[in-house]
Amino acid sequence: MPELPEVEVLRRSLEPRLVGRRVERVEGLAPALREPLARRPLAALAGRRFVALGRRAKYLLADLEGGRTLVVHLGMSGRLTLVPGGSPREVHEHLAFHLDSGERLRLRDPRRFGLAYAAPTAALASDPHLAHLGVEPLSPEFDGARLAAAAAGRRGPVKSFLLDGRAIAGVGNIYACEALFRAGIRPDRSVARLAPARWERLAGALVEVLEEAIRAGGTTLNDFADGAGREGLFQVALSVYGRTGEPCPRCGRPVRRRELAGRGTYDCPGCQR
DNA sequence: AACAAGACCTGCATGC
DNA sequence: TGCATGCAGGTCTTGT
Repeated sequence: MPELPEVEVLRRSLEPRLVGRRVERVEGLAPALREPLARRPLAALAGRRFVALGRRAKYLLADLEGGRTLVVHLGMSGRLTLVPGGSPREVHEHLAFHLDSGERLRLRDPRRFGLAYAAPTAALASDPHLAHLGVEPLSPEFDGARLAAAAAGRRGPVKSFLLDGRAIAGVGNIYACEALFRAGIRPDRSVARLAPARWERLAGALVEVLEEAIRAGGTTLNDFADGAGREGLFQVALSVYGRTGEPCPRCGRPVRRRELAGRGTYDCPGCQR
């Protein structure tokens, strides 16, 4: 479900409502997400206030007093929402933080590919999930030269490269397809055969599509919602993702779906070279 | 080292 | 209507 824009939309929606609130009680309601909750010291967050809400790639990073950070990943189907305290428990509600405002921050994740754990804030740089992530595409140092450098020595299709978080952080299947369409690059083109100018175009297309998606509140295909439960609108603006057979918005030829490295891959055979 | 493929889960759309 | 099949936004591990 959620890629970088969705997690950023979630972060922005939760930040003003969460920062300053104190956790009164942590309730683990399921045996496991991707990793067992019981192994993770989430209960140690009780009594602490949220002091900041950040993001790295698709990870939401909630800093609390006392140098602890709550790390949340939504996997494919996760939804993190702030609801009134008396709201009935949902099916697949795996984790709940009861706050001093009387509200409850709850994590629901039917497929349980998500992740939630607490870690020392000072140790995040060496956290196994975060340490090897690549450049943030919305950071000032991101550009085509940076992309080309990260691809040096690699072979493989450019789309697989975009999906590899160790090279670029936060890009998933939807935005990889959309950025390649905007840049006019075939998803299966080898990274070894992309000229510098095309890397620049790709970097520009990535920034453009990620920023537009954030402004639209993210893409909601099935599950995504922000911290208040609001769904995104960017799905109507997708050019190729999920649009098999529909006309390419640029040239009118039908959008094609293929499988690349096991992932559904959409492109326009006319516009992308 | 880098890549492909399988595994982890549930829910939903589709087709018979 | 019911059942089987295939597909899904993401990592992580294993094998080549």
